[in-house]
Amino acid sequence: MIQKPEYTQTWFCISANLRKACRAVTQFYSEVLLPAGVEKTQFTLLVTISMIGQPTITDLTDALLMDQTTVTRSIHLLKAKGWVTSAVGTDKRTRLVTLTESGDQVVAEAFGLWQEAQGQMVSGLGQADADRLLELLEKAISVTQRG
Amino acid sequence: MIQKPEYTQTWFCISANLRKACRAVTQFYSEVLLPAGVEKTQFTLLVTISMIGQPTITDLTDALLMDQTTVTRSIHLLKAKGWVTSAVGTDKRTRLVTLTESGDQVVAEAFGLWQEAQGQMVSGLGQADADRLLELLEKAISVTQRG
DNA sequence: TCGCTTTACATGTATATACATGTAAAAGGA
DNA sequence: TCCTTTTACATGTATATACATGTAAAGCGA
Repeated sequence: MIQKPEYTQTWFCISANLRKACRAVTQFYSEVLLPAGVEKTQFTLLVTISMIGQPTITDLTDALLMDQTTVTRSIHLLKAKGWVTSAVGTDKRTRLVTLTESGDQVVAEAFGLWQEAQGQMVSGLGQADADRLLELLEKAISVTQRG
Repeated sequence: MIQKPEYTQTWFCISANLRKACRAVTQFYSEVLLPAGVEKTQFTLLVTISMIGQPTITDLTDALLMDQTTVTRSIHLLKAKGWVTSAVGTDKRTRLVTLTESGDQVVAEAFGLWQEAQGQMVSGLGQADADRLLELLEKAISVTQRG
């Protein structure tokens, strides 16, 4: 029962389809990561922290294109779980975030599981399409950034 | 300062990149939809309701690949805003969701704005890449569904 | 028809996310 | 140095999202 035929255009909404895929794919990865006791988004944060070494909140905001308040709150969670600590930097406005030993272990364990999920996803898509998808996501982001 | 070189693999995480793009693109559309006073995700729901006509919660769950509880809560919000009503169906377990007149108007108004956002996005990507992106998102979803 | 199973929602709880705004520290100019 | 502006975070509030679980109605077999 289509009431307004032109509304069918919205089936091709880039945003809605991205969100839909996001929900499905996030759950897929989350299930695989479950045994490590870490959420998908938390894992991304932890790995990013591990790679940067001692990022500030702003560093993470830039790396993940997340709102600063979102990063702050996520870090609080990670602190509550004992996976990271934060200290005031030389610039006393900043907070330097560091993985704890426990956080290090969680990342190491989750990394193996992540590789599984990623492997399944990439082989399901095919390497070429996986690459192409990442490219297009990047391109979509750049469209939003240049206003 | 890379601590564990193998962790750089996670830069290619399909899930993380999807989420990142999702955040950026959702904000892009949301800004355009702002004048209509409707959130991006709410717009998607409203349009879907408009097109199906009188969906149940389950119909919406299937159409949007959302968790049932997420749909239930979103519908509550739409009801609070006076954009939809729900009634018990013939099968008394179901709830039939219908747009109110006010909801109809909001959709109509937001649809125009959505077309703008979508137009900018598609022209930014190029029609071919936009199509390809939707295809790949669909493919990614299908990979998650066949477990 | 009775009782068990399944289905369709609703609720409690927790994380993810962002906007508006507040606070403190750094930066810069007079 | 003092004052204004900018920067880096934190907090209040609201929506988005899902898992575990609860409840009521429908389906179904004996």
